[in-house]
Amino acid sequence: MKLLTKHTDYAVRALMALAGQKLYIPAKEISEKQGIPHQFLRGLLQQMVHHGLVESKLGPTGGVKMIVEADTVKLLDLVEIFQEGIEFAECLFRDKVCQNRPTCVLRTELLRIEKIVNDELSNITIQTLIDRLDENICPKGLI
Amino acid sequence: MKLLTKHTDYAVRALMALAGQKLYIPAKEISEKQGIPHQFLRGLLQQMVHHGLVESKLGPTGGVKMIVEADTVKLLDLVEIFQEGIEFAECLFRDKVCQNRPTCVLRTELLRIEKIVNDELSNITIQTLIDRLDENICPKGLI
DNA sequence: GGTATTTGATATTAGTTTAGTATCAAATCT
DNA sequence: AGATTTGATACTAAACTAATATCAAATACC
Repeated sequence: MKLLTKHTDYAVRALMALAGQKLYIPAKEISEKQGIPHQFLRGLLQQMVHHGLVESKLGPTGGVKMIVEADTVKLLDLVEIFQEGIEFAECLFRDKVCQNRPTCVLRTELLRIEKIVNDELSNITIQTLIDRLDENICPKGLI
Repeated sequence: MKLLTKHTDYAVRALMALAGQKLYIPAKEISEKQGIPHQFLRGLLQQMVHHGLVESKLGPTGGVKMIVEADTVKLLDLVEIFQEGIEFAECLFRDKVCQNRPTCVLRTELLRIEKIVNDELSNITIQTLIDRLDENICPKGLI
């Protein structure tokens, strides 16, 4: 189980590439540099246009440009756009009298964890990640 | 995205039903009481037998019996059995020189969150959940 | 011994989600 | 005019999750 889908993962990387750029950058350039499938990335960028994170321009010299500040884009925002948020637990008995106590007890715990994760995802922004880039390339033990 | 699959969810509920019982209990009885598909539950119970959480006995008067203490079975144990653990992030560049810094930075954050979740799942045992049953039936606002 | 009950073991199917691909039209720069 | 880029949409493939179906072997009980 992955916390982030490829959608979110790629979107994060695309925004990191776009942050601070003043010119429009073609999707193709990003997809090549970051190793993201081109058409797949285009779909993601379009969604970000719809959500007001990014602006696009057609034709040559066209491409996409970030129109929000990197420190205002939370990881949670992207998770909500591309994964419809995090939902660790679902109530199996909505609209019914709750007759399943074990499930509900478990659900309470899962909701608690879900909140922790959501808080963490709120505290990470695109800018946070960019700042980390300067600190180290690849953390020890990961490769 | 759910943190627990049905496998884990059902397994938890089955263990809660088995905890403290001295006699063998047929899978069918549990599946009916807890509303878990019979054959599906049988598969889960068999896995728990293989992992030494549960003991089985054939024939009439047979069934399954828990052979570990409820306070020693962590939610994380079940997640590891039925979901092969939690893995929020995967390195896309194993065995290669790490050329993808944004992904690695993101991965570091995800690993940190993953650890938090694993710790939380370690702190919840079957006994924890059973204890909660006595406190309240269904938390306010959930239904 | 015969029958009902229960688990062991395994194979198969169906549904959902995730990931990726393909096309064609419209705009725009040179 | 022609190359480039996004807009919009439809489609395919792979992986994962959930569930179902069988048949054999062991056991209790009459």
